[in-house]
Parts: sequence; C-alpha cells; structure tokens
Amino acid sequence: MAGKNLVGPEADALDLGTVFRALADEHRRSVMTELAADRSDSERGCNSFNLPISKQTQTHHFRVLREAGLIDEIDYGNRKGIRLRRADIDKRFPGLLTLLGAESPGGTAPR
Amino acid sequence: MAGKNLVGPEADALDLGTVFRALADEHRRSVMTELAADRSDSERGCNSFNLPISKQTQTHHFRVLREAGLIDEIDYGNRKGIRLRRADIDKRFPGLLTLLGAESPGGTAPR
DNA sequence: CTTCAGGTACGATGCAAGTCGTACCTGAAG
DNA sequence: CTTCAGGTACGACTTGCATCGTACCTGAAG
Repeated sequence: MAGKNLVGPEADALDLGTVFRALADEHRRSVMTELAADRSDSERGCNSFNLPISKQTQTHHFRVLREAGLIDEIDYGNRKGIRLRRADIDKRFPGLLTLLGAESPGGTAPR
Repeated sequence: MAGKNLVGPEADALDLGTVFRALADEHRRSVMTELAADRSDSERGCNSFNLPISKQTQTHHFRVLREAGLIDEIDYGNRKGIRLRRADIDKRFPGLLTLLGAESPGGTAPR
C-alpha cells in the first residue's frame, strides 16, 4: 500500500539556478510558501492547495518542484502525495524556507 | 560630478517573486554573486563583470536587477556605476545574500 | 568642431515556459 | 464487470524573455 517515491535530485545536487527558476512562478511559490509554513511537514494531497489552474498544469508544476529537489512526490497510482524536503533544503540552502515563510500571510491563506 | 541615481523600488516594496525571477538568470545571478562576495560594497563599473553578452543585453539585465530593487544604477551620462543595495536586501530578505555568497566560486563563504 | 567609447531605445527573432484540450491510465467503489 | 475521480502523456497555443542589429544619445579627449 505504500506508494513509491518519484525520483528527484540528491541533496548535494540541488542547483540554485534551478531552485530560483522553480520559485519564480507564482503558483509554485504559493505551494512552497504553504508547505514552508506547516512545521509538521505532513504529507499533503495535490488538491489541498486550491490552485486556480487545470490539473494538467498542476501536474507540470509539481514536476518542476520535484525536479528542482524541493518536494517529494509519492505515487499511489490514482492519487499522489506531496511532501516538503525540508531537511535537504535546509542543509543545502539554509535560510531559503525562512525567506518563503516570511511571505506567508499568516498560515493558511487562500487568495 | 555626482551622477543621479536611477530610481528603483523602496526597500519595503521589494517583491519576492520579482527577486526570484531576476535571480533565475545565470548572468544576473553571477553579477549578484560577485557583488555579494565583495563586503566593501564599492561602486563598480558595468564592464568589470566580463559578461559574455552584448552591451544591449547587459543594459537589459542591469535594468531588471535595478527594477527588482537589488542594485542601484548611478548614471554619469556616458558611464554608469553599479552598487549592491545590501542594507535594503538584508532588511527585507535576510539570508538571501548569504545564499548567493555560498555559490561563490572563491568568494566570501560563511564559515 | 570631430572622434570615440559607454550606454540607451526600439524592433525583430528565437527559444523556453505556462496553459489547456484530448486521450489514456490507475485504483477504488458500486 | 462498469463507473468515476485523480493523475499523466502528448500536442498545440500563447506569452514571456534573453539576445542581438541598427540607430541614436552623452560626455570626454583630441
């Protein structure tokens, strides 16, 4: 029943340019801001972000975030889980998540 | 003769999305990395970065950095000065310059 | 004055990226 | 089995952006 974790880059292989490019998009950054604000780092569903875009585009954005090494995607077949790679990000780019958290309007904020 | 400072956004008006978009480009990020590594924050000429691009494109990149609020451009008429807005960046996005400095090839890395 | 280098303005071009439509796959529930 | 919702694959479209060519401006030096 355990889904398989889709592959992303190793912690040491994270590239700052790729990360900045991933965070340049408003939708992806809003996802990361929400994830960074949740200190429990619990696994979340893809729909829990209420992104105002089609599901194909959501697939695209989550893929970009995963390939940048910012999130893990757990594949359950007909469902998908999202989890922030907080430890790896803090190790490679300390302060980055704090930067994102500072933009948080105060926790869970739709827009 | 003191040149006039070309306008950029106020420190409080810096937008994280605009900053990330500015830093997503390799050339602009290399400029910022060099500036962040120089703790003296001295004014620099536009040619001191040895960017492998035409001067029109350089004009474009420096404009993007200025409009993002990351640098000041001092216009001397037929010459231009570049200066890092370290204080404003540190105030609005603490840790960002450290992040850039960590990517510096031989610059000042935090130890 | 003329010349020249640094810089800008405008337009064109080529490429990367965000978005969605259609079709298809997967697993759970009837 | 069939149905259905979540997700993906592929392709097309459109926008944004980095780049450069041409022309022009600015100030300093002859």
